[in-house]
Amino acid sequence: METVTIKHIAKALNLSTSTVSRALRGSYEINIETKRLVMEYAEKVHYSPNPIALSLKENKSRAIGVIVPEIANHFFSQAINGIEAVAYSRGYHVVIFQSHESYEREVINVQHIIARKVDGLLISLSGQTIDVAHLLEIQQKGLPLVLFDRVSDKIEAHKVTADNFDGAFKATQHLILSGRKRIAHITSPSLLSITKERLAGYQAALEKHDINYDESLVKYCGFGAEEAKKLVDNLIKTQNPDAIFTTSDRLALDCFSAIKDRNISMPDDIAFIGFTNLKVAHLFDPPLSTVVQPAFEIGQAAAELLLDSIERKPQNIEQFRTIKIPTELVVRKSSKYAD
Amino acid sequence: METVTIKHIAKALNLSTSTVSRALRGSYEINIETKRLVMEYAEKVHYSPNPIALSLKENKSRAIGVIVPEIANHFFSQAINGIEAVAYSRGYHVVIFQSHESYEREVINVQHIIARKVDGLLISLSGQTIDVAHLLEIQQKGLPLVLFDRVSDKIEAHKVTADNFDGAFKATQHLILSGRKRIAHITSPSLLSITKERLAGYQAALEKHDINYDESLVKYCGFGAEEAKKLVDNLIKTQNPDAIFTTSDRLALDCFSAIKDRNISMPDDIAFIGFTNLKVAHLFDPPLSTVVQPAFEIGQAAAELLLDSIERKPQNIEQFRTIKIPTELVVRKSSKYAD
DNA sequence: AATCTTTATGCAATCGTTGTCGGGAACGTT
DNA sequence: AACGTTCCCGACAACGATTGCATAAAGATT
Repeated sequence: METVTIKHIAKALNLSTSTVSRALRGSYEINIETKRLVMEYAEKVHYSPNPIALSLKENKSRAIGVIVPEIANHFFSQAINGIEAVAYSRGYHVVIFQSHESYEREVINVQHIIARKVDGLLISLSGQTIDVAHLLEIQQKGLPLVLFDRVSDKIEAHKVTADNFDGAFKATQHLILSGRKRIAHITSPSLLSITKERLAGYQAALEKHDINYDESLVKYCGFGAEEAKKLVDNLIKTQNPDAIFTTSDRLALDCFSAIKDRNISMPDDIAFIGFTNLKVAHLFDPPLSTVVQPAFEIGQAAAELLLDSIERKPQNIEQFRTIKIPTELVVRKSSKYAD
Repeated sequence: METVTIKHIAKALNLSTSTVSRALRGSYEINIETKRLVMEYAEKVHYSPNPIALSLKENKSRAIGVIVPEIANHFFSQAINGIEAVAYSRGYHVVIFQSHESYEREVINVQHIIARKVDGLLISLSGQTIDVAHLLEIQQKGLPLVLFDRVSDKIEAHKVTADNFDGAFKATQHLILSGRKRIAHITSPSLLSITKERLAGYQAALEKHDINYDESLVKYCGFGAEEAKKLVDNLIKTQNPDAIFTTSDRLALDCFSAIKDRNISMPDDIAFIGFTNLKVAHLFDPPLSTVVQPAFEIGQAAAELLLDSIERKPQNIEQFRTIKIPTELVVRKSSKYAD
């Protein structure tokens, strides 16, 4: 029922709270015998310091905040696992928030995070986020900030992403080398950093192989449930693509689903490849080719960067770093050469 | 840079902190003009109360803790979404912890949660948890507790689960009615509540249809990566099953995978059905039959129960409730009748 | 005019912990 | 004997906000 505080120990041992406090932290100015006494008693009554009181006093919390669009997304839940692994090993807690792809929720989350006195923030932007004033505010408060996966050009900070350009390049080139000519690209909202980088990779591959870039083969898709389906329908009807390269788990699934619903054969009629982190892609019909992003590693790298930044001596000026983690192309049947 | 406190406002307006505090909460004993002044100024400088200071004073936090085995599991991430929806609408925060199926981690998480002064705890037990002393401790501290999905008989508390018995019954009966005779059941560690309930449903369906219960068709599987594969191999070699009913996303995937690797045809040679929450089951080859658990609803119900319990007047004695949420059988090709 | 009420505000304690300061005791040094 | 050191330890303030109690000023009542 009762939580033990330093005060209880002090009273029980007939000492002052200061002495108890110092004894517990092993301060040199406390008699070794007294220390032993205090430590033993503390152990006995299961004393554990109150982190809230410490936060109030120190104005920090040994906790870092993480904001992701959606934890029900393998990429993000794995990234969080990477973050946790690093954070716990370095004695920090992780507090998770979801923006649910809403700019408003993201801003609210940031406010809460500031109020909660976390020591730093890791964020992957919502699909709606254009303005980054809330992130600038974080920085103005002196809070270390690391963006990962979905980053923004509008802010200078540490950034960790998959090598989206290279991933898209490899995927597109693979489709080209398999003999595809009209390669459609269905991608996330155009303002996201990942969208731009992947589009650039896609274009670079086309260019390298002397295929003209056709804007009508590139479609941007929001987060609505039916949006992807309609878009695929329309694309197939009007553009006659022989391959589709999608980004994100969600788009890959929705588009893959839409193609199957239309009874179009993959890979014969259309080769398909997604930029996804699904663990089950090999169980699909047909098995789904993907560009795999190392989510766990991205989380790890981002957390390392953040904690280094938190623990950095204030006098050292900080250089913002941008880390790119390599992606891996996994070719399965959905994009195999159509004989 | 600077965070605004009530003190800054007091100094700026030449008032005492008490007056500012009361003005902000709209106390009747403050002059209406003073209130206006304070409120306006607070607004102007973006004052927001320090939740840490409040927690320290009130010994509560308007936050609830959630411990799940793994967020990288659709069932749990969706359940968390249900929890969040309810919590936020009632003004509470959600702090998420993962046990990673480790009893030790679970206990540590519980300690942290107590230290962090959350107002209540939602937990789904790790696969290793037998002893529930850590949960009893929570209750002894007067903290409301709700178990969901993976519950325990060893503790009296609110509990929310899917109707595991009925789900297993429906799945098994469906297999029987499709003409299957030797129905294997691959399930989670035997000490989990879900394991027992599902096994009971499986047995009840067999009994109803006059099929003898054969213990050698039931296999318990831990969380090791290769374990499921070996188990399936062995099962097929020695027991000659014509159907397999698995529990949990993880087991379903591992077993499904193992069967495909052996080039056994589903559903012709073996009918397959899983107890899963995969959103992509319909994209599999063959499309995977499942018993779907309403994860979001389970999360919602559990959170409602917890918050009611938190906000309950202490004088009212509390009745522990157990809520069962219905499951849904979704039949797809993997378990269709073999002609 | 003396007393009582009402209104509006400030003071101080509190939550748990730590850092600053200071001081008493015991000892050594001149 | 007077002073300086060293060793241990306690009192107090502070972090931000709330709250019971005190109180000053003004008005109301006798």
